[in-house]
Amino acid sequence: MLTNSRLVHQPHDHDRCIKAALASANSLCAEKNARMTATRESVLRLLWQSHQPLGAYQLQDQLSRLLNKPVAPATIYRAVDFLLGLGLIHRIASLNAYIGCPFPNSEHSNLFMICSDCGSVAEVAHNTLNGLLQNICDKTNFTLQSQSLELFGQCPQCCSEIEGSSHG
Amino acid sequence: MLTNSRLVHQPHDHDRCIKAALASANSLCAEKNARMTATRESVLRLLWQSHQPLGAYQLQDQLSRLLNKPVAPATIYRAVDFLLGLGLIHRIASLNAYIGCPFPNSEHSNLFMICSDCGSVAEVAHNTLNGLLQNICDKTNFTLQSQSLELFGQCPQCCSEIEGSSHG
DNA sequence: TTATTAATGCTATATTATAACGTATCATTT
DNA sequence: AAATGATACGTTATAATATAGCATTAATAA
Repeated sequence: MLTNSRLVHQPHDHDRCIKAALASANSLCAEKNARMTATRESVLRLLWQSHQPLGAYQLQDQLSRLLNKPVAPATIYRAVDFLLGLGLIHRIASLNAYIGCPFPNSEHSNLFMICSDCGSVAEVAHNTLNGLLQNICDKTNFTLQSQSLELFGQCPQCCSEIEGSSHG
Repeated sequence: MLTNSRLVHQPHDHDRCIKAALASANSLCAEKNARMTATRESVLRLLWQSHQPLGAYQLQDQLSRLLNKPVAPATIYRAVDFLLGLGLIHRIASLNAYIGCPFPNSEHSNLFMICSDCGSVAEVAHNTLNGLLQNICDKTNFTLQSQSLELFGQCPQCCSEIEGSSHG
């Protein structure tokens, strides 16, 4: 099992997350002859500002502020589509929102654990899980192409806060 | 493993699906002192017309035609919320669409297998899968509350059509 | 340079979902 | 039957999310 769960829910040097994301983005673009333009890089950075997903119109607001000029929705959607295409970000369907992918080289789209309290999202790459899903598809003669797996609940930090407060 | 996969993808007496759905809806309403009004029953029927999900505005069109008078979005969303609350239907997040639930008594929200070709949706209730997901949550100290699990690909019928055509 | 492809700016509009508020209906009590 | 309270519905407006179409600009290749 590969996950960024601990990282997400503990204080950490987040600059390293951002740098790593940008580095793998640039190398992936070089590899695939894709252009990491200024807009696209800005959107990727914004999505890596935190471990919380951002909606398209939140991105629009933030990018407009960053560039100090109005930015249209289409600009955001185009950048987002590009980043999705390279597997650098994910779309969280149940939130209509986007988040940076910590494992951009992973084959599968993975499992997301979304905190209903603080909004943080951790990602899990889990071979057994993906194997089991493949089994289920095999048994039912379903040819699996892609997946959207989203869990909702309380993250470790928000769980412990609830416990803590109940003791007070 | 409990699934309606075979039923969905083979010719069958669909009236029985509808009757079964309405029957369990009525008994559930009786049990919970909830009202199965005309609007709600119509929406449930529409969602059971096929094993394909319908969006809110498709429901609006169809209900308007059925009643021969305009119906507002809010009417649809209210009926849909009611049916979701009782677990009689599901929302497919990645499609913004709704579908009748074949196992309204199941604890978990289940796994959906969505055909990218014909749009049909089969549902799977799978204890091992849900157990595994719970394990993952336990290991990462995530308190699971609800889930949205959606697979995309080709259903058995559309798979075999592709194979068949490649032989021609 | 010119031609070609890719990316962006901009305007308009489609699609999905909710808010607010008055009215009607249903169930219960009197 | 009338009064009451809770639930459901009708209606209008609008918020939030996403895409289409077309002119323009920028990067790459010939």
